[in-house]
Amino acid sequence: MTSLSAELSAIAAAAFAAEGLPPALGQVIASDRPDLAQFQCNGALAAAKAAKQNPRAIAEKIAARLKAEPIFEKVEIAGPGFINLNLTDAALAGRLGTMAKDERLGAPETGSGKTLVIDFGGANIAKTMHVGHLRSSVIGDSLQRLFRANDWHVVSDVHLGDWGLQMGQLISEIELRGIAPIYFDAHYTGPYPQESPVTMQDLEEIFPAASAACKADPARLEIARKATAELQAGRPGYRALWNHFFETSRVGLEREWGSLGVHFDLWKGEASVDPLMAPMIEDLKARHVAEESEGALVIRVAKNDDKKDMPPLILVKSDGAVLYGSTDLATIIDRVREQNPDLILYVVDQRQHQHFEQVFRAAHKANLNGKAELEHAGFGTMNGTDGKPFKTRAGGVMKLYDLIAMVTEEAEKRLTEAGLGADYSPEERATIAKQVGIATLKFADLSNYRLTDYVFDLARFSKFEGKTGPYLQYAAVRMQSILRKADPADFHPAERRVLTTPEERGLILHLLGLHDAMAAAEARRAPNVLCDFAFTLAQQFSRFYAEHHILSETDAVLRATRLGLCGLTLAVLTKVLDLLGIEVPARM
RNA sequence: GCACCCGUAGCUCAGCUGGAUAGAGUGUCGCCCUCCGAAGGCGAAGGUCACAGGUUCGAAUCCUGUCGGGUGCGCCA
Repeated sequence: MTSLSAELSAIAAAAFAAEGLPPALGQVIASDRPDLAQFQCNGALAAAKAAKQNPRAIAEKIAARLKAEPIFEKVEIAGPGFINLNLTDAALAGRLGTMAKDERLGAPETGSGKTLVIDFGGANIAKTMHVGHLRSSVIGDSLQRLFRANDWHVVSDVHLGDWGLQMGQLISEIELRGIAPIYFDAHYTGPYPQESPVTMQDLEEIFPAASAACKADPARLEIARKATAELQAGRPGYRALWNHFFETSRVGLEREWGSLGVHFDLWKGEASVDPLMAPMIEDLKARHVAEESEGALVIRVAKNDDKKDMPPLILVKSDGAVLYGSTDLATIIDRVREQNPDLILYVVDQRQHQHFEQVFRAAHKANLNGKAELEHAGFGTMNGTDGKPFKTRAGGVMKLYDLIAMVTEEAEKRLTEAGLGADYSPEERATIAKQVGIATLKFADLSNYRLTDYVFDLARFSKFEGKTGPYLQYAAVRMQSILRKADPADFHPAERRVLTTPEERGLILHLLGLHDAMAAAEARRAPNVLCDFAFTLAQQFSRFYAEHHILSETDAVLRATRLGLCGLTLAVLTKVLDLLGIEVPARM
């Protein structure tokens, strides 16, 4: 199914071609001035520039051809040479009917036959998820939903941080505290206990302590480094301990992401490519891609035309341990082997941009990436109201769990204030509060452009009015309510009327833009495009809703047609909210 | 020091492959519930798009410089 803008562009392209001009100039877009027109084509201006002619003269010729097309109700030239276009209401109704019949609602098929591996989540073993993990989780999840909707075959991977120095810090701390001596007895050969010697609560306390100790004391750091190298070299007791860390953490992480409605296809991590590491290093050495430098094994990735310093990727440290650049590289091999993707997308903090630049260059140099394009879709930092990375009043980082609890509580409070939900069961109230709270959180995050830093403001997450997640849910809930109350006979009318009021037209035009919004969001890897689309859609609907009473309309054909519009709007809004990871409650 | 990102309404943010009168939410001030859910709708006020040059018929958008903020720069992730 082609989108409306594509259909109009094709018509305009033919007109340009007929005048001997490049068809690409015929691009038609939604108008910047909705008060003047529905669509516009700026091609005459560009053509005039190239041909050094008067833009209005070219526009006149194009407009004359477009006027012959029955789809247009109005073709006008304005300003220096804009071609303004309006469609007939009947044409709009026809396109809307086609869209309503399409199961995919006219969504793009940009990914047909293509595979995407998307890497997001950003969590580490043994650490609690805090507000800093919100962005990667929420943006990454939205992108995986969007690409899937656009017909990509998508494989998401949480890619846990589970193989670096932090593991050595943890292991050595446990040894120093004497918590589970059996894992450190070099003479013991196993088997090791099934039960983990530490709980998630233990890990949450032990890791920060170990990390701080290493920061303060170089000797302590050395012990952690040694433990890391030994773990990677395969010391059985350390591996056994590592397994406990992994399993213990995984339970907590799954619960946390589960409450956000975020799911991963793969729960791999840095450690999972350990078996690939030695062969990869041998291969890179043999092919002279990697070389010795200052006691380490590195891949040089600097190019002559680099404006900035591009340090080499360190594959193996002088102490024998590998770094996350090495595991990232091995992970590319694993993904190419397992999925053979067309694109690997890394949704990771923008501050790691240079790291990915190094990894990508190394992968290309070593020819490890198959047919896959490698792309870092970075995101900005979440700052506190003081402009610095967010901290709680106590100075710590707010846990994700606490944030979710807070917004849920706010939503529950709102439910009571509004005098709604008094007759709802406690279970339903809890479900609604959770859905509304999560919607607030996700929408507030996703509506900012991915790359810009933004201020984490608790007050903002307690707002349920204006451009927020709950506003969108509320609009959907009202649509559901109307559809529930409607006469079943109205769902299958014998005929439909062409809708002609400004509110109806505005809503219809916006609905027909779904395809373009999804395509643009994919192209820019930017969920905020979907947020804008959903918000404007809800606004258009609310205007329509305030102006036209649907159920009390006495003209049966008009009533049924409007009901159909309401139903399609609900379908589109629900779909876009789903792409954002936001659920619509039955009532709220 | 070098490199990258950013400076848009009181506040929080969109818009950035150049295009007509720079948008939204919030806050402030009005109006609208005998009718489908007011977590709503309508309206008003509010901007030298950091600053200075340049390219162009046309610049918030592209280029250069200045100022201000953030980030990154071989053995952490």
